[in-house]
Amino acid sequence: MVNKKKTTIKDIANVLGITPSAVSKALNDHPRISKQTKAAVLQVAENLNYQPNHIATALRKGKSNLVGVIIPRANSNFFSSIIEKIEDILNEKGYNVIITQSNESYKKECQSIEALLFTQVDGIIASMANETVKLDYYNKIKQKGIPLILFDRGENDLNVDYVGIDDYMSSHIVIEHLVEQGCKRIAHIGGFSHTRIYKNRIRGYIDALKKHKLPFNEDLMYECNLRKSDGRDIMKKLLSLPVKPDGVYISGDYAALGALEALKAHNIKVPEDIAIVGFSNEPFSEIVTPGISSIEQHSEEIGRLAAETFLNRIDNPNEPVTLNKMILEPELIIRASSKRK
Amino acid sequence: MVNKKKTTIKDIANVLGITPSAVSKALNDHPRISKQTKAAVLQVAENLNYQPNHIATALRKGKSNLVGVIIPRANSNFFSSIIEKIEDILNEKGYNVIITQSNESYKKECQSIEALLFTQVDGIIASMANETVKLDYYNKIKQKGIPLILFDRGENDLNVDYVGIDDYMSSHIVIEHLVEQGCKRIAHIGGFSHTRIYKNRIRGYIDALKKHKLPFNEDLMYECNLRKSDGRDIMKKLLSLPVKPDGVYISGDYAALGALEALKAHNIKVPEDIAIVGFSNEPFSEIVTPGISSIEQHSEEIGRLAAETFLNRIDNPNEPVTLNKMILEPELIIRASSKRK
DNA sequence: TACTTTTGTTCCAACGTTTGAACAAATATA
DNA sequence: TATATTTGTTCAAACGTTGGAACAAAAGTA
Repeated sequence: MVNKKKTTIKDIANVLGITPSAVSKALNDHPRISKQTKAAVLQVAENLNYQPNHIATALRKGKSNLVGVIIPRANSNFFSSIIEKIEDILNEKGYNVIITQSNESYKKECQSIEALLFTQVDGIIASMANETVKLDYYNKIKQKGIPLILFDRGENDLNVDYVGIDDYMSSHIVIEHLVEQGCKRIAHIGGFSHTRIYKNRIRGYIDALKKHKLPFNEDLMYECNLRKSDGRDIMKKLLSLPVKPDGVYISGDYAALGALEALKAHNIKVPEDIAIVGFSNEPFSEIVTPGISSIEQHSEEIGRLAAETFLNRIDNPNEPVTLNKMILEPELIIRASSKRK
Repeated sequence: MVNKKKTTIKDIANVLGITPSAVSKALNDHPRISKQTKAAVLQVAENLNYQPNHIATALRKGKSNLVGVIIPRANSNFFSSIIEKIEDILNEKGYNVIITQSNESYKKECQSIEALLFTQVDGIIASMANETVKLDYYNKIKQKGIPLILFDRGENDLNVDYVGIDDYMSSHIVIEHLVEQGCKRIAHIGGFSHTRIYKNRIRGYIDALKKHKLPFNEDLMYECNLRKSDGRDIMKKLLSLPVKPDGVYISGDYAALGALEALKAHNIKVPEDIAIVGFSNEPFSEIVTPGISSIEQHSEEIGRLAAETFLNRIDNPNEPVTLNKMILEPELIIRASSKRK
């Protein structure tokens, strides 16, 4: 049997011959309600299978207890484990999480923001699409006065909380490792430099080359969307150079996979001829042949920090919002794709 | 400047010297409101940067325009592309999608259901965790009278709409292919048989063996969680048998990856010594060495059907809910892991 | 002119919950 | 006993929107 009519606080009140407000207070464990009444209310609520109407509470309290999370794509271990952690922490505090994917599209991202604001979320935790350069929609969130926390892909200009890893340092770690393995001509397949994190990786790449007295060569650096196909196509271009690189640092494991595919097609030995290092430590990176060396970004930690920062903002609504960067240390996981020794 | 105080319908009414209900009707393009009033309201709404309070509408209308989606894990191409499609279709119809992950845990799944019901979603589209056997929480959804659509992982007992592929037939396609490649001793690493879809695949496996006059051997069949490590561990067991299999049909690509890892460690040639076929056609399956043959489940089509079925239920609330299975045809993508000829 | 219909608006109650103020009864204090 | 305090509850308004009923004014019809 389907029970369409929902039990309300009023039904409980009628059964007990008390008022709805007494019931509400009993359910919320108000100190001025007697123990007996509370017990009785709980009992009747149980019997009638009472389910509180969250929407009414939200309207009354001006708080939806919903938090929006925007990610470029769910199909990534990095993002999905961040979300898992965010959900864990926020659910425990009574929040529900609405996840939306931008699919790396600025347009979809704007729609997501619209939709989340429309749903009256209490805050937004987001990682920006690679495509995004205009910050108008993000500013809209700020203007609403609800907390906005960025992670991984952020922009300093927004002057909000940010959680991410030290991208500049990541590049240094990667280049240092490749140099140790004997690489002398290191290429970089990066994300677009208009995105802060990729810009930092590129800066890090260039500075690290300098540090190790290796020449920087424009032909060895590409910017792309870091999809598997991008990695494959750019690798092909690198292979057609008169002097090929002997090491490639790729800003994403999907692109690194694509690059490996191209190398396989050209019968080039990895890591002997060309060493490869990726980024993000996707689960497959461990098991492809050869395993892909990659930067682990400590996604759970990022998720935890993002969620806690949100909760902190909610608890301290009057604290002025400024640029507040929480930067974690990257870790290089070395695998066969770059281990020559 | 942060504008905390939100503009309401009342503010617009005050500016124009009309009543809030006139404003509401104007905004909703009510036929009895004059063109001039509508234009004026729209203008003032624009000026005051009016954003409708969705929660109030939800309370009044008894409809949240939120749809919950429960998936075992987002970190899977199959599920994330289903979600993408569901979002596409439902967003267009004014719905927002709340995605939650069960992480294959029954407990987490129950929590998700609780949370979604608490948020007053208008319906739930779900794929069950492997662990799940008790249907009490799903029955709770049914009792609430809101649409419940299952996809991929479902249970006939719930008697609701279901979208998925023909698992039984998938096994037949796989076995037929392996037999064609000359396999005579085909093992199966499957999901747990208490789950309908895995049970069907197992049934299909056994029946297909029979059909091709191959003996069914209990030692060659395992049930597991289909994680990478499960694939690896079970493959090791298969390799320790006195007579090894010459083909393995694995119900998930992650497990298939693990199996390949074990085979690699034992220097066994794929597909010559042992041919491998996986399931789900994950993106990495295409590029590992060797590429993994896999069953493509047409995830977008599943997402589309699930979303449309939900909309259909919403539009026809009085139509009685019964078992309504929409079954799609599977497609085998043949790659190096099983292509001997 | 008298009556009906149409048009454009206001009125009011409702959705389910919360919360401060008010109030009566019970208990404590002098 | 009179007064102050505490306890347990009710009252009433509010959150922002919606939509049917009511109603006056304008327009149409006989």
